[in-house]
Amino acid sequence: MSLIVDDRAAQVLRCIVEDYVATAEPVGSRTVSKRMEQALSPATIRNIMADLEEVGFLVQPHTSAGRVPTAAGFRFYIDNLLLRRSLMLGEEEQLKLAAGKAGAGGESPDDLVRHVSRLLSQLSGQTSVVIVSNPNQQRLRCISLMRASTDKILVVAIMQSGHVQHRLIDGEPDITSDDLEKINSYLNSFTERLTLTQLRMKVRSELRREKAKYDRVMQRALAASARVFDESVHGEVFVEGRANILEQPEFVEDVQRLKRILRAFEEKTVIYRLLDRAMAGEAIQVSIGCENNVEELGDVSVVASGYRHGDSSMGSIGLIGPVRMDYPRMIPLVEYTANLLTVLFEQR
Amino acid sequence: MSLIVDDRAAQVLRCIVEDYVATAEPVGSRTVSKRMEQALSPATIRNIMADLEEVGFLVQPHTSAGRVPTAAGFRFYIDNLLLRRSLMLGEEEQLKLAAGKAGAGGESPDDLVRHVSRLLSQLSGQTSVVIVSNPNQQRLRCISLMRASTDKILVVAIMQSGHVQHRLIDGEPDITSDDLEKINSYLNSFTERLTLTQLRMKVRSELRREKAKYDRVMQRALAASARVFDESVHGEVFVEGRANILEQPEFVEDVQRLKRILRAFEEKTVIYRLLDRAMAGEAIQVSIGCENNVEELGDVSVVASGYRHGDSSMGSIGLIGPVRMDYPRMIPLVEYTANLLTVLFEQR
DNA sequence: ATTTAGCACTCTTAAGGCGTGAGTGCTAAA
DNA sequence: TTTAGCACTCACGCCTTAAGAGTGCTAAAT
Repeated sequence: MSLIVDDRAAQVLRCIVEDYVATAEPVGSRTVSKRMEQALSPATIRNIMADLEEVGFLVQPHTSAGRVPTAAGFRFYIDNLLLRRSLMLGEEEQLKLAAGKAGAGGESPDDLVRHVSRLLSQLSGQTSVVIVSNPNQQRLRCISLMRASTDKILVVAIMQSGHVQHRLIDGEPDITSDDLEKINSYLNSFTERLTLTQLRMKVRSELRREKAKYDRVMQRALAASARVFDESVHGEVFVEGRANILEQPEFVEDVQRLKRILRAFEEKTVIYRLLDRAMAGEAIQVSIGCENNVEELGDVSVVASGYRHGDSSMGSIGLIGPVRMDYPRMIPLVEYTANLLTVLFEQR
Repeated sequence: MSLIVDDRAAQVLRCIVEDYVATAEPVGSRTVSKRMEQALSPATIRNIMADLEEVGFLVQPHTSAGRVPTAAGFRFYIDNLLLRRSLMLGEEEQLKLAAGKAGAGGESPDDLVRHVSRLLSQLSGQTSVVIVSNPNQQRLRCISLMRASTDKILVVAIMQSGHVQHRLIDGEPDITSDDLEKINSYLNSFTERLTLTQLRMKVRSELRREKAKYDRVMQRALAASARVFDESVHGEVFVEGRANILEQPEFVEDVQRLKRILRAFEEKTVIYRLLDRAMAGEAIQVSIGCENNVEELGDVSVVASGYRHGDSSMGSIGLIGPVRMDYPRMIPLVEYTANLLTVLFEQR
């Protein structure tokens, strides 16, 4: 009765996990025996199951029910037993096709991401979620101030990734178009490849250091541009395929849980916390149940992966579903999709 | 047994509607009699109820259950019996406060709308929905082309309402900044107060009429700018407070219906169809059940009202909820909110 | 020492039967 | 015209029962 699970027990666990994923019902010894082609009798399976229960990989909802894998059981399955299934015939094509359509047109990056995300939710049958990293941390391509009306200036920042960020600022009616022109060329002389945050700091320090160098109007304009993209800007969050959670019996049965999840979907910060771990890392992230450390979503699993533009990470895309998820299918799907996004941004 | 409902019957109907709205349960004659302070005995009420059933304002789910108002019953109630309840203490303040916070900052119009919509969903306990009219139909303030990178041009259009619309277009690497400058001042010489659609047509006809007048580069640039804001641009749709539909017992009980509604929320075109009628008209629109002519949402009610910027309509905001909705509260709430949006846009 | 057949036992689930109560419609009296 | 009275209907909750799935344990088989 060692804590290390031997190979035979592992096969039984796999079998239980896979059956449970397919049926959402507790799995009995008889079923496992059949699925293993009668290599072992139900009685033997029962012994092994008892062992697996002892190490915490299985539980019984009640006496005389079959077993259900625990979060720990799923974790072991994913880490040690999972055989990846490659993408289904057509899935890859569908994604590529949609990508082609999206990548070609003048679609904005956000629309592109939403598009791909929706497709992912359709292919997976789960809810798809994307976060786009805070634009303040993306690298700039160029920046420009322009007159919007007599008392308003529009600041436009174009990122390396093709994202366009803009903001209308009030006042400053006495700054002329010529001033703006000057400011533009001044800003762009050192803007390239900085992040917005860096740019803001840079402008601030320039202003402080060489006060004399700039006339008053120019100073005010620069100061205004510096506070334009402040902390109030957040990365975008997209959720697609919410209705899919109603396909999962475990969610439908428990309205309270359903409410909690739907509410979580509406809180951008929650989704952001859920996915930003995946944004940093290279590999795909799988978190089972409360592993994600987000109380509101303690009973869902998340499969997510970051996507990049060049060397800087742009965001992450993933799936939210029940713990009982078809990981062998979902993991490659998310992986492929995140990769696709990276490739698509490469082309921009 | 006339088809015209006399005053007493109307009072009974009101009573039934209001009780049903509060409890979501069929209402019996005994209850109505009590609520009317025993003015009439249950037996009399039963007779009246039978009449109301005959004209189609009530139904019985089964013999020996109380009565439930039909869509027609609700319609009659709204058209003839509804006493508006004014906003609750604090609701108005909350909305104004949030509005002040939102209106002041450099928040984008879309964020403002989303903000107000979310608040509406919280105050109403229903799902709130907003559509923003297609920007192509909004009037321009000014337009500007700028170099984004060696092979990309950014076109930015600022609308009278403060909406900023932008698009990155490919190619045209040999158009210089000077060319762009020229194009900008040319475009802006007649841009003001045109819609994007009108501008596009104008540019096209100019190009055709006076070919000689423009050099080749300029022509190409103008042609590019003309196809920038094409038909692919759609108005935005925001849905807030989806989780609120789970507060309604009638939706929780029927998962199929729930799925249908949730799916509908994800289809922008569906929401658009649902609300665009309200966008045109002046008054608030109430559509009960299938009155909205959107199959996917045949069993919900919608209370919606347009909001404007100056004389042109900008979109509409509303609530989606069960037919059994608290109209006397929801109608003023939506009305006030739509008005608030109009006022906020006025200030921009 | 492991595996397995057999068996008693547990517990869920579905089905049937029954009483209760809410609510009705009808009739006859006020 | 209204209302009291009454018989009737039907959903709902509760109980009992039977079936079935699945277990754990023991003893025999390998």
